[in-house]
Amino acid sequence: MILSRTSQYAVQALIYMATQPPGTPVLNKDIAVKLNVPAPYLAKILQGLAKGNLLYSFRGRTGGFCLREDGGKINLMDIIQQTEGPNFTQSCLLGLKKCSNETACPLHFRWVPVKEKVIDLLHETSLEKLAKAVESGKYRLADLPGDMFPRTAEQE
Amino acid sequence: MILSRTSQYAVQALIYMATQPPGTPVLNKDIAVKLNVPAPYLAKILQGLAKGNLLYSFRGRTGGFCLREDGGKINLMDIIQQTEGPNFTQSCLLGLKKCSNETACPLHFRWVPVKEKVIDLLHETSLEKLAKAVESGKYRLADLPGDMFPRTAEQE
DNA sequence: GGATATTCGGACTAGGTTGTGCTAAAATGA
DNA sequence: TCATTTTAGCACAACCTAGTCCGAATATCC
Repeated sequence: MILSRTSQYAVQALIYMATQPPGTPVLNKDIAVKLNVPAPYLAKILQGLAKGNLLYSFRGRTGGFCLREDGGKINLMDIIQQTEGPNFTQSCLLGLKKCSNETACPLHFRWVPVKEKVIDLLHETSLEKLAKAVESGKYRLADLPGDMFPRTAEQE
Repeated sequence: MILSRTSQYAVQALIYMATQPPGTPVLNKDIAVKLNVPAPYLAKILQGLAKGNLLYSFRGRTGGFCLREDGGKINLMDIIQQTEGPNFTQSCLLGLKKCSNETACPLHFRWVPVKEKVIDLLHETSLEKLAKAVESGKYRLADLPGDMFPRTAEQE
């Protein structure tokens, strides 16, 4: 209805990373398993987020992806602007290229206040809040239940 | 952000038809010109709407498409359910297949009230209202030819 | 009946998003 | 130095939506 799959995976992945101990890199492979998402595709998305400075990436044996220092402060709009592009908030319901208060489509003045609610939600929802919600155990991040928080430090 | 292009064209076309004298068929060709939209594609969309009983179609020399009798009462949700499918309102922001009050994603309880606002807007906005708005001359239904190349700079 | 205008319906093409595979580069440790 | 583990980057494949095309059906007018 709103977000592309790419954005959905990006948000899921960042929430998951926010639940992990900060400073230690998380493997793309592990995230993909936790979220039940194709790993190569997720890797591409994470690389894009790294370019957008939402997270750091480290190559090599002890590498992985790592939220930036103030990662908890990242909000959904930060992420979505990265994945959907900067024009995300400018959309007209009818798809008009130019639809502003001056040149409005017949839905403009009904749609704008509702759109603002969506935008506000995305702005005020931080990774921190979402990570806490997930850690509470009451919410799930991906469709597969159970393996989100094995709680048993899974050692291989 | 919300609607597919198919839905956008469908809504635009139906609003236009609602501004035309009822009972007389409107030509797909004419609608396409008014909306500046590819005619064969629009025809396919209108055929779908006819199958969904939102409008009638007549073949032959005096043919065309025609809003059903109570066409003004059609609301945006009627149209969009036809074009986007019946699951349109059930969407989870994160794309989870199962996301309800019982099995919720961490965004669920923040997203649902906002989603309700969107749904209410679509429900309460009828073709009648929109047609009147367009007829007032204050709103436009399609991009002017000059608007086809939008400026990327600051808007809004 | 024949010419014409229109929708109908299906097959086709184009482009973007989603997803895969492979090779190179970098970091580590022996 | 070499093997191993990981991301980086590119090309490719699969799929869906957007858009095109054409022949068939249907209705009207001459």
